[in-house]
Amino acid sequence: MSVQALHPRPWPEPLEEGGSQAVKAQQRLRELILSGALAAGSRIAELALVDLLGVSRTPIRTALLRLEQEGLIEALPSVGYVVRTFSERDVADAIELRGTLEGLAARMAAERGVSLRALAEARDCLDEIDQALRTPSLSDEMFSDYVRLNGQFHRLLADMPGSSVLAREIERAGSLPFASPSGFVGVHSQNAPARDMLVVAQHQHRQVLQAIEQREAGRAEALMREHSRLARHNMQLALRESGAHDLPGVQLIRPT
Amino acid sequence: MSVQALHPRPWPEPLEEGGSQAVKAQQRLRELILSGALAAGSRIAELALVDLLGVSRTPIRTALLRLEQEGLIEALPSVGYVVRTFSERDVADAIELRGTLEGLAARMAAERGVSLRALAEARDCLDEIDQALRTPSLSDEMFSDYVRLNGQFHRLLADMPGSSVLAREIERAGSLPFASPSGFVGVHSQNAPARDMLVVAQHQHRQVLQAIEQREAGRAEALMREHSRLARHNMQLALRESGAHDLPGVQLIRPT
DNA sequence: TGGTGGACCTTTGCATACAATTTCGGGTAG
DNA sequence: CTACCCGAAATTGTATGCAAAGGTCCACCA
Repeated sequence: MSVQALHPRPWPEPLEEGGSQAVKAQQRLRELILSGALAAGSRIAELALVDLLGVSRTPIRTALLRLEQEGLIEALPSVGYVVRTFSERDVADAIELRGTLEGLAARMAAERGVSLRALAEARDCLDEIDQALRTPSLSDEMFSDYVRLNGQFHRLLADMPGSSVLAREIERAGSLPFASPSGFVGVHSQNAPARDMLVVAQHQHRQVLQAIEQREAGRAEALMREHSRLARHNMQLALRESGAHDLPGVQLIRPT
Repeated sequence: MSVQALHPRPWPEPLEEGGSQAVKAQQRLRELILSGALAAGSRIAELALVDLLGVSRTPIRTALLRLEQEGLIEALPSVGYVVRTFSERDVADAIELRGTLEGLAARMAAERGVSLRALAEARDCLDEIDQALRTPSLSDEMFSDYVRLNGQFHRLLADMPGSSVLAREIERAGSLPFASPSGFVGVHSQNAPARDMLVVAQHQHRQVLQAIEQREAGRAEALMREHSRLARHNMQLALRESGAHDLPGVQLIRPT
């Protein structure tokens, strides 16, 4: 049940001018960290953010607490926060963690069965991905469409078992930018192999959905785990390329 | 038996006097929720907590944000918080989630190898559990010792892969009281089967550690998953018993 | 010259006043 | 009698003042 459903009053300003100050501060701070404006490992002082964001310390404290939960910053008691840094293995572990959780979700979905409606929705999503991939040119729109639809498919999958506990944790596991389902997609978008990678990923999507439909729980789990290895492979490729420095969040990965 | 004494507390030093006001508020609030003083599903007003806890709204807000992250309460934007409720399947899912993550940790530990020091520490911990189980009487101390040592072993296991990302998530997965490694241990402590359950669990502990030592990754993972089924079984037994109503947190589980 | 002590100053933790929003009750019109 | 609407009270969101803790830097002493 959504919150909107509880409060039938239509929103005066639906999407214009984002939510509370705390949420805006959180989003803006995330951007600052991911863009590298706040260097990895550097301390974050609340007063500096007051000047930087133009809001008072209270919503900033809220935003910092939420970003700590997200894993982007680390709290040092009675000292403050520092921008967290990640080793390459941390990133690999985060991806494997997400893959494991998504594997669990796929297995549970297969074991418990999924409504025809949910299956149809997932199939439609995959059809849209196919359509995007049929685009002859390797345009930026294709990649951004893929990222959006891929994220949607993974979300649909996470919801299939009908477990709010699991869905919540999967959401959390993918909150770190480089651990998200499409973390390193389109990094080397100018060459054909990038598209081929997406073709392979889409094949895995199809197989997972088929496995869930046919109640092949073990297969569904194994496929989702393997699916995450693609993200890991992309990550390793991206970190060895020179053109990846503009990817959000890469500067949080400390050189090994 | 004092059930309160059995429940492991997530923060490091429960009896230490000095924490910040925010931490103290968080502790006290958690106790209030787990003891049922704050009914499941009821709204939580900050001002009421000011009167109840004797601290101002600022540390209370911090505590509420942290408890939301912990999963004990749910935030409704610009409305407040409500005490979360869980279905019996939610609890089962939470346990399976923890088992899956611990399985991942065990597999990674086996794959990557573990230092002799860490292995020795884990073995010592298991020896202590054996010693506790050798106690002839089914005393409260035995159970509380078991809970403490069991928690320690699970923590040691979670740290074995040397992955802060994974350790963090496992910690989080066990933060809900009924999802913790010893969530429903000692519920029916007056009968011998309760001790037998611990004997079985301890056997699984030994096997997992052996599998990790011998680098049998798949076996280690499967064993830890199976190990969590014991917790699930205990949970189902506990919920069907009449004497479990004083277990912290059970009233958060809504009858199905 | 190097080490140590202390004062200053920055920064977080806490409390509280104020603003904005939601909820709930009563009153009125259909 | 019901449904809707409006206003007051309650509650959350935000800003800011004050206190305490930690770090830094300089001066002073050995």
